[in-house]
Amino acid sequence: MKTVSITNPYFSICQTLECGQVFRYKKNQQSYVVFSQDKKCELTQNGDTVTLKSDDIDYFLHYFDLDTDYENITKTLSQFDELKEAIQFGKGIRILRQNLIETVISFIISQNNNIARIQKIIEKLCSRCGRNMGDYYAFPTIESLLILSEDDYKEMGLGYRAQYLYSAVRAIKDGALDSIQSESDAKARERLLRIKGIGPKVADCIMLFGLTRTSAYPVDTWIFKANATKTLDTPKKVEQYFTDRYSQFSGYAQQYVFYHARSNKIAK
DNA sequence: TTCCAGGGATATA
DNA sequence: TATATCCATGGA
Repeated sequence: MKTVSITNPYFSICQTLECGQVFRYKKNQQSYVVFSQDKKCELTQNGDTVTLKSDDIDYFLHYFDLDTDYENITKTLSQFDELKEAIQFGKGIRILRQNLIETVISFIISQNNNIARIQKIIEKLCSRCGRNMGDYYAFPTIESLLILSEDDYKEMGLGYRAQYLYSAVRAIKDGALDSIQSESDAKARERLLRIKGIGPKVADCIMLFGLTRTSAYPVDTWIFKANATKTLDTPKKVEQYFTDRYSQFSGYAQQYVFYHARSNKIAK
């Protein structure tokens, strides 16, 4: 077990883990624990200093995107007046570099679902066929998921998403994601959309959180409500307008807006 | 009890 | 291409 401390004003554990991009973490009294694949990391925060404790520190330094300059990102995006308040509110958010398969499976489960229930379903999935790591379970591998039937997924509460996950697991086994990281943004998105159960919004979440394609601007119900106008009256129009506006910074902008919109609503 | 959730597939025109 | 409808479940 190794420990590393990072001092960075653009790193809030709470904001980064609770902004909706990741579902597998636990909040304790003084710390958070986050799980990724078969690894875990315990984090504590004191002012601008975050301390990470893990058996695989290097993995989590990459996971928390610590090589990226968020001062530059927030400065660039603050030129857009409509983002200033959201950036001020969530400037400690970092876009996690999550495992691709874990992201694909998690966001297929997320469709038309609420975050509390998504977390429970993923937890069931891990305890059902993830490797026992002692005090937690690893995220299941594709091989271990191949054992499950569509009814097994339904028993875990997936509802009508059971068939999507069942077929997606098999598509992945058959190579649906092979070498996708080497594809262009457009081509990668197109390949994701070919998988049954992945539509525009889930594809964009996978692009952003699983492939670190920051040109993606996922439009879910929260983002749509926050952005819709008389002319931007469909999710597709909202996405086109803001990806054009924010370009390679779209994904960051989207997270600030999502976290801000959702926090305000829940607090109320 | 009702509304809604980090939507997508399918049928229809 | 665009719109309408259906889909399971449980959190709030």
